Parts: sequence; structure tokens; C-alpha cells
Amino acid sequence: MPSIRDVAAAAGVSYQTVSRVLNDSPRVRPETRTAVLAAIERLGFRPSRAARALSLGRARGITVVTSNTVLYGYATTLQGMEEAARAEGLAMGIRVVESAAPAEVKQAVDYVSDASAGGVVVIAWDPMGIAVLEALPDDVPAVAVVEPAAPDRGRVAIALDERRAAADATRHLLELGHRTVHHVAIPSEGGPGGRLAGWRDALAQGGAEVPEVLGCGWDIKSAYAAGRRLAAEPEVTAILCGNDDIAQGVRRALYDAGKDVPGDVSIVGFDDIPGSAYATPALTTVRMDFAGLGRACFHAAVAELTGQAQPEPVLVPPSLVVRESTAPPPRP
Amino acid sequence: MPSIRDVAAAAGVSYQTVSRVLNDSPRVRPETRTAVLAAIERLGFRPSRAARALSLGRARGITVVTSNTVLYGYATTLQGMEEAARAEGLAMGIRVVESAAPAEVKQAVDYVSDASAGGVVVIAWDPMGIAVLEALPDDVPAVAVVEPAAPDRGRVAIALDERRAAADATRHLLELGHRTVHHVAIPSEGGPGGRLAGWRDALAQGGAEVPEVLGCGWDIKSAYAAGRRLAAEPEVTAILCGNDDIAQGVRRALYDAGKDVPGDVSIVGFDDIPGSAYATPALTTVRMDFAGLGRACFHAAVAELTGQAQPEPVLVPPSLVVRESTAPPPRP
DNA sequence: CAGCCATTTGTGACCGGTCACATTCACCGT
DNA sequence: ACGGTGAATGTGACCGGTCACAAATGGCTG
Repeated sequence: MPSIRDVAAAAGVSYQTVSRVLNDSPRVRPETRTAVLAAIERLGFRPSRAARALSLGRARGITVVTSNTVLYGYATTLQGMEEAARAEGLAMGIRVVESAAPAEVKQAVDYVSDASAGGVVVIAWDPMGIAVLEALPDDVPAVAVVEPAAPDRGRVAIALDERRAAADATRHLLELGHRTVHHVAIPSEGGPGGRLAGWRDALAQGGAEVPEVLGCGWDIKSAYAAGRRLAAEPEVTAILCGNDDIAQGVRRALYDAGKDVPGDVSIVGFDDIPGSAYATPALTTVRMDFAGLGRACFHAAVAELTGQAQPEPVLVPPSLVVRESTAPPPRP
Repeated sequence: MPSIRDVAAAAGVSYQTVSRVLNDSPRVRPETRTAVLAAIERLGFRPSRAARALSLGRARGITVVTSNTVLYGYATTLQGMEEAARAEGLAMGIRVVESAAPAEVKQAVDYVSDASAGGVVVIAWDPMGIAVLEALPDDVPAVAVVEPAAPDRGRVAIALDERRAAADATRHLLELGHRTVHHVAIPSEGGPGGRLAGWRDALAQGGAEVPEVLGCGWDIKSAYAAGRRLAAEPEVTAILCGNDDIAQGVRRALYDAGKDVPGDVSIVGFDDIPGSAYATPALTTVRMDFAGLGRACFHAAVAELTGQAQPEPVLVPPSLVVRESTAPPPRP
């Protein structure tokens, strides 16, 4: 592997001049630049990311801290970040935190505190991410993906407008004539700007009663269990589900209990995962722009890393997609 | 950030002794080691990954080259690798290659050729991965996830036994009494050890006719189109689908054409994604151990990186999961 | 033509680890 | 008492970039 010294020798200049060309400094004569670029090309030189990180004190590129990489929302956000990073030729690393246990959080924090981690993006939709965010030293250049209106700790925060998404979906159901809308919630809905809040907003606005929330995990199995419970209550005619996978579990539970969707019960999901359009019935859902969120995160992280941090929080809007799983309630 | 020199001063030893403790060399007196560890603890010292990578010539940790991070098989393989990497305290990076265009392949190859990429895992299920694998210089420590029996170019290769998986699924359908099994194939089935081959094996073994294969893309929309075509042919009673998402699209197409699953047509998927158990009808599928595959990849990559490469190819076995989407063919 | 300034280029040190080799010291056998 | 041996530790150089500063070059003014 040739180094800048080799390139310098080949081009008949000093290594510092090569460095200047690499960082396209204006203080280089055009002919010199051309000569250096030719030498770079000829030798197949590529600058070493490790050396740069060591010298600069921080790597370019970003590392994402997340509790999950497979669930649609997380995976798609990651994808958005990766695309944006790749477009700028930067590296993306991933560090998963599976629990909020202090030891594991500390490990993750130590990990991203290292210079070679570069800019850090913490996905703080859940207790693991939030714990990492709180434990992160101030000198680590980081931005956070959070629930909107989550308490801001001086970090740049980026969020999907989940409150509006939930409100839109709930309003859609009320407008179809349902007396109220039940809700099966996933673990990450807590905050004041979250889905739960949006759901309550719309119910209050529509003058509807606010039923008890059914919490469930990320797994479809617990969604199925929640669905069985709701299926047993005859007055339930509309269910807002925490995401599309949850909706699938609930739908199956209703089916197994002999209830038709949307004839007896309407359901709405969140996220618009690829399969939802092809489910039977095709799922009405709120599409969230996770990829756009990821891109925004990347750019915010790079800004933070290079010191041009503009601490303007970003809010990415959702859009309701109406399909077959919602209809007016059955006539009694 | 304290360096080993600071630790050395605090412990009253030389920096080299600190380095020895960090790499647990046996050439250190126990008391000295204790003193150094105490100083490390006291100062909150963490070794710099960048400095290590620069000095060593290669980073520890791995970088994965893949064409996709969201599709279930890819995402779960990545997850398996990340878990294994985290268990050893190592970093994992991701580099996506979206097309097999020479320029993009070259960029990716350059990227992972850098010392800070560490060990490299190439997911070579598709043309993008294969192109990267072929362009990768020999001095890059890499392993490949491939289709079984893909031409081996001296790299350690790890694979799922897709041929067996496809054969198991096809045999299951034949044993139910279907005259033959149609096949909707995803883009990555080509090789001699792939799904296509397994499907042909089982048909040949069962003395069944080999129908024309319908190719489709990764998107459910094209699966739906393929499903509509098959729905129009009355003699089709059993369909092997390239993966579970494809199966969902095919199922919807059959439904829209007025065909019942499994009453009129049986379908089988691949992968056993989480939703398949809760689809209606619950999908019969072949579960693939992607996470196990990912773990195996990581360990092979580390072995390659540290020079203890054992070039034994690994073959991860599948398992058939029978649910509701398969049944005997309708009586004429 | 000296003097000054701006532009372009070069030199030395440094980032934080590791390697190869030198040194110190205690203990052994003869 | 003395050289030999092995274990424990220390020293200098190096990996490949970047920074701060020095020096050479050239054009202009007075």
C-alpha cells in the first residue's frame, strides 16, 4: 500500500503538498495538483482511514447505536443513513444495545467514545437508546433519533411526527363512524409527542371515550394475545395497532375468534411495511418516512462532527394510506 | 483521553509494559500487571482503535459488504454477525453495494481494502456480491457467504443448504399428492447448490414433470404478477415460492383470482419470517438459520483476519415448518 | 535595486498504539 | 568468583496521515 510519502516522491513534491491536494486546499498551484493527482492515480493510492482518524482525533463516518436492526422501522432508518453515508463516501458502523443494563450501556458508550467511531447517531425510541443517550459524555459528537417532544438534553434531536400519525389514523376511524378506537401499543410509544398522545388527541377532539390501552411487546405473539382479548369484547369495532406486524397478529386473532375485518372490526397499522399492501385484507396504515429520517440523521451527525451543528430539531411528517382493513362499523 | 504513556507514568512503568498488559502477554510480573490495571481503571483509559489499526496494519473487527440490509435474510444474517462481534467486543461496519456496475463495485472494493475495515464478509447471494468477491484483491482477509457449491475461488465459503431446503419443501408437496410443483423464483437462486437445483432434484426423484420457472424480483408486486399468471392455469395446484414475502404476494394474487389456499392451491415459502405464522392461512415454509449463518461468518472472518484460516466450508441446515397453506390437491 | 508581501512549498513534531531490539537483574552451575 | 541464562522491563523507530511553523519563490512598490 503506497503512502503519501510514496506519492510525494513519485510526483517530486513533499508529502505535505500531497496532503494538501487530498484535502483540496486552495494553496496549491494547479499544475502541482495535476501532477500529484496523476501520481495518486498511477500508484493506486488510497488514504488510510485509520491514520486520518488518529491524526484528526476523530474518524469521519458515523456509528449508529440501536437496540435492533431487523424490525422494519429500525432497519429502514439504518438503510436511509447508510445511503446518505455512502453518497459521501463515508463509513457506517453499527453498535447494538440489547438491554438497558448499566454494564451493557457503559460498554456501548465506551465503544462510541472511541475516536474511530466518528459521529454518533443514537436511536432513542426505547429505554436502551435513551439510557445510552443519557450516559453519553458531552464531548462525543452525537445526535439522537427520538420521539418528538422528548426532553431535549442539548443534543440535536430528529423525530418522526408520530403524534400526528396516530391522530390521523384515529380520526380516520372516527370519521368512518366508530364510537371509539381501541389501541394496542408497542413498547416505544411513551413520550408526550408519541403515538399514544396522538391517539388521545384525536379521541378527545372527536368527543370519544378513551378506552384502556393494551400494551404488547415487539413480537407478533403478544399482539395475537392482545387481539384475542379485544375479540372477546363485543363493543370493540376499531383498533389502532402499534405497527403493521402487530396489526397482522391482531387480525389473525380476530379471524380465529370468528370476527371479520373490516366487516366486524376495523384495524389500522403503522409503518406501511412492504407486505401490508398484499395482506388479506390489505392493511390501512400510516406510512412513516424512516428512510428520510435516516438521511436527516446522517446529515445532522456529520454537521455535529464537523462542528457546524445547527441544533434545529427535525420533524418528519407521516402519511395515511387507506386500504381494505377499515370500514364503517357493523349496523347493530 | 489518556494514552498508554499516561497510564505508564501513573503506574510507574514504561509504555511498553502497559502495552504488554493490554495484550495480556505472559512476560509481565503479576504485581506489575495489577498495578497497571489499577492505573487503567483509575484514569478511565481505553485503547484507541484507530491507533491500533494503524500500527497493526489491520483493524480488528469486521466490515460486511451486502446489497441489502432490510430484506429478512440479509438483515437477520447481519444481526447474527453483529451479535457474535459484540460478544467479542469488536466493531461491525456495513458497506452496501446497490448495483454490479464496475464503478460502484470498485468503490466498495477500495473501501474494504482499507486497513480500518478489518476482516471482510461478502454476502455473495446476488450479482452485486459476486462482483465484489471477484474484484477483491487476495491480500484482503475476507470470507464469503455464498450459495452452496458456488465456484470456490480460494476464499472460505459459508452457505445455507438451500438446495436441501428447496428439495424438502418440494417433496412435502409431492407427498401430499400434487402431480407437480410450480416455482416462483427470486433473483438469487441461480447456482448449482441453490434452491432451483433442489426443486429440480425433488421433482426428478418424484418422477414429476418440471414446469417452467417464473422469475420475479425481490418486490412483492412482481410476485403478485407471477401469482396472477399461475392462477390463470387450472392445472397449477402447488407453488414453491422464493421466499415468504413472495408467497404473500402469490397468495394475494390467488385470492384475487378466486382461488382458495390451500383448498385449490398449496403454497410454500422460504425463510419463516416472523409474520408467516400469523398470516391467513399460516404459511408453510422452510426456516433458514440466517442468524447461525451470520455467527459462522463472523468467526470465519476473525480466523481469516488473525491468520488461522481454516478453509473448511460451512453448510447450515434448514428445517421445514408445516402450517396451513399446504394440503392435498382438490379432487377433480 | 532594496524591501515587502502574498503565494507556494517544505520541515519537524505529533496522534497512540506496536514491533524489534537493548538492557537490567536475579539466579544458576562450575 | 565468574560467565551464562532466562525473565522482566525499557528504548527507539515506525505505521500514515495532519498540524504549526519555516523557508523559498515571485511580483510589486518606492
